Amino acid sequence: MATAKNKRGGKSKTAKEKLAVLKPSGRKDDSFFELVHEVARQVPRGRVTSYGAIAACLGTRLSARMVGWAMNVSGSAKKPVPAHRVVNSQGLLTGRHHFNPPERMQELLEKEGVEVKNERVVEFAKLFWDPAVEL
DNA sequence: ACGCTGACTATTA
DNA sequence: CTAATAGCCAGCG
Repeated sequence: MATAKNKRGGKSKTAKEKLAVLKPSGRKDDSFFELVHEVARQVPRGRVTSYGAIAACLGTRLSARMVGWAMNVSGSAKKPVPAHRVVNSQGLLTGRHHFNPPERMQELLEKEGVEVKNERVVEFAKLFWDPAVEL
């Protein structure tokens, strides 16, 4: 089958199950946000991912909004979350408006080797890191 | 408990 | 390219 769309592998079911895979410790804070934060932290330096990719990894592709919402509370998270590595499916730094200052996001990306032009990640397709594949 | 909001995505015009 | 629409779901007043 040329259409290699079935990348689920079978283990992807619900966000909670994914959490168990990422955090076998089995903590009680199995919130949707914790899960998103974890995946975001798995993004290697110099790479970027999209909200939809994380959402899809969790099994909720249509709830990409929640991923962004989780990033918003990343500031309240116990551990730091590289939210600057998370952009939208177009490679646009849509979340930069929530940074302080907003330019910080692009600075961080360029510092890691990610070229950003006009609020958009250059070669986004190459730097794209898919949690559903890498994990 | 109800309704609005939102760092998204894909489709249509 | 822009604009509008629909779907998704957790937090907050």
